[in-house]
Amino acid sequence: MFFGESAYKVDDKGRVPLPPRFRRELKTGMVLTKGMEKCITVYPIAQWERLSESLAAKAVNATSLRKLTRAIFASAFSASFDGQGRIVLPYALREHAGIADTAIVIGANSTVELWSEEEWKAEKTSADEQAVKIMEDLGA
Amino acid sequence: MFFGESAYKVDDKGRVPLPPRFRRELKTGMVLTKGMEKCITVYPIAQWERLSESLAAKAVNATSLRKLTRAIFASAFSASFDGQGRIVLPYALREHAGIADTAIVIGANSTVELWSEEEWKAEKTSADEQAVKIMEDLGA
DNA sequence: AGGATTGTGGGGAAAAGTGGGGAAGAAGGG
DNA sequence: CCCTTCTTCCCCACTTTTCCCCACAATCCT
Repeated sequence: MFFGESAYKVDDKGRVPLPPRFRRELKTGMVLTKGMEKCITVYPIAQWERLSESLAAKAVNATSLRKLTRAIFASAFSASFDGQGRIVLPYALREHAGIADTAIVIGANSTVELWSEEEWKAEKTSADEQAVKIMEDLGA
Repeated sequence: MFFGESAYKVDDKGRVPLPPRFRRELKTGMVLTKGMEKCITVYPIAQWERLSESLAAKAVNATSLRKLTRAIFASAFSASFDGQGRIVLPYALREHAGIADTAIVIGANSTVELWSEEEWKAEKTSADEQAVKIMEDLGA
């Protein structure tokens, strides 16, 4: 389970450290994809396999299966840690997330997400608002 | 069950003691999150798991689930005691609660909350005023 | 009064964040 | 086909932060 938020520098080579508490769960391998929102989503390898299987099972016919496969898998990159606990962000993904020299790394339960500072600030405030609303519903 | 109110110093390293009577219940682990108001909420680990599950169940669709998951998990930090019964407050949370060099620790039934002196003073007076009214509403 | 517990502070070892060099390999042009 | 160039990957080095331990004064309990 991933949680917490931390900021890291992206160096000239496109390398970013992930928080040490995330590393054990990702040590066996991870997959980077374009996130649904303007971010990079990191799946632990096991999680990724489960996701791709469930997607394949859902596809109703060969055409949609291929389309889905392209959309999801074409933008997927596998990554692993260097000796310092960093991974390299492929350029295509960095561009999608708008990440320049600083990346916000957040834990989102079963996945990890990487955001640019600006995008994350915006997403956070809107997410917080929604959370408060739902919390109040729970009380009612 | 937590109750009572006490003030502690936050030292240069961001460490705060929790009242000894709270420690047994939190020894197995705790999670710190941004509180609904301007405070830090401390959940015993079991409590937090239950909360995060029930929140996730409230999501109406995949997009809102992701957003909600972010709000909940990104602002959560696990904490544990050092040898002196202190925990470290992550910078992001201290800032949210406006806690500088003094923290008010209060027991709030199933959770513990950390407040800055100013915010707590304001919250307390407004809580006191409303408590009578809320109690009466409950009775009716 | 005395011992144990608690609040507060700090030092030092270990880990983590950051940056860079150089070898190995891929791509591309002569 | 070979040489050059660029990229990728692995290793090394430095600085900062974190974590764990120790210390001391004040308080509480017996």
